[in-house]
Amino acid sequence: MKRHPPSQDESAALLRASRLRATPARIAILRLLRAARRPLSIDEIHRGLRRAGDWATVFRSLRHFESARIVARCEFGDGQSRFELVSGGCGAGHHHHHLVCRSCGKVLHVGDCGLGDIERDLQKRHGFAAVTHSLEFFGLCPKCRAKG
Amino acid sequence: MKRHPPSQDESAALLRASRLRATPARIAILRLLRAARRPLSIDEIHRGLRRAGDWATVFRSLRHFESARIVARCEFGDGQSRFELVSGGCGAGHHHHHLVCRSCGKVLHVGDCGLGDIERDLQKRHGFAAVTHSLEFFGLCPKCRAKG
DNA sequence: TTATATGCAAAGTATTTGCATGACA
DNA sequence: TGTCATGCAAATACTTTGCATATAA
Repeated sequence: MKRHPPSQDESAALLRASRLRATPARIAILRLLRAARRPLSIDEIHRGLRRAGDWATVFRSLRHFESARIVARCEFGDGQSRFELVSGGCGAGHHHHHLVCRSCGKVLHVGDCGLGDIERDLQKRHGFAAVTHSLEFFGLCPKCRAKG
Repeated sequence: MKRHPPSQDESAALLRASRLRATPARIAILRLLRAARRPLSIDEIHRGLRRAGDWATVFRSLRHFESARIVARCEFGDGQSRFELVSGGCGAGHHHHHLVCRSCGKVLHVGDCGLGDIERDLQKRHGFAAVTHSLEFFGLCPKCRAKG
């Protein structure tokens, strides 16, 4: 069996492209995020690591990834931050948001939010710079609705 | 000086209208929220109470208020929940969001987000019920921008 | 070889819970 | 007077930090 040389590993390549050191822990975290169909909580990521690196490493890695803009953080209102790959992951690669079931946590991707106009308006009218937004939708999915 | 009888206190009245007990701690919390020009963090609310009730009371009260839909929770991305009156407070009484300065925390109110159409579309297309959203804008205010 | 990441432990902050007492309705 | 809120303390999450060691570049 051929062992993937570092240069062929997408996660490692992503790290190098962002001038971040490609360590086993970081590569493992990015692989988890790449395989996930939805944003993962720190807890899910930590459990997903084989030789579970410690919590501090997970937190620190994610903070770095966030600064480097290779992962994005989102809040589903349950007090935990969740993270997803900015590009390369499922549903990623373009600006999007999520529709989260309040009961079972099922996550759907939501495309164009059309808030760019509002952002530009806010910059113009109030002089704010670098305006961004965080947006999530919540609701009851069909299954949970049926269950009552 | 006439002492406001309970029935004339807006905060107490609001509690009674929601079938919640009108206790001094709760009334004090609602008064703080009513006087605030922006969502308050738990810490700010706790500090604002004269005979500072304890943290648990503040948390529990706010949780009840949230369930009763008389206050709304929002997240400014700093790991703390903030709360504002749903109606009666400044900028409240109508659906709105916030533009928060990433540097100094200054908060501006943002009106119509136009997301109602998307919500209806999500309900129709994916069968979700009771769809709502959480939305906040972030940026650098003019002053902070000037400071570098 | 040198800067930087990791692991561990400990500290910090945010939030919840149990229980006895006290207060609203 | 019965139900429910409060205060206190302790417990539970979640997240950060310090430091010695290990490792990527």
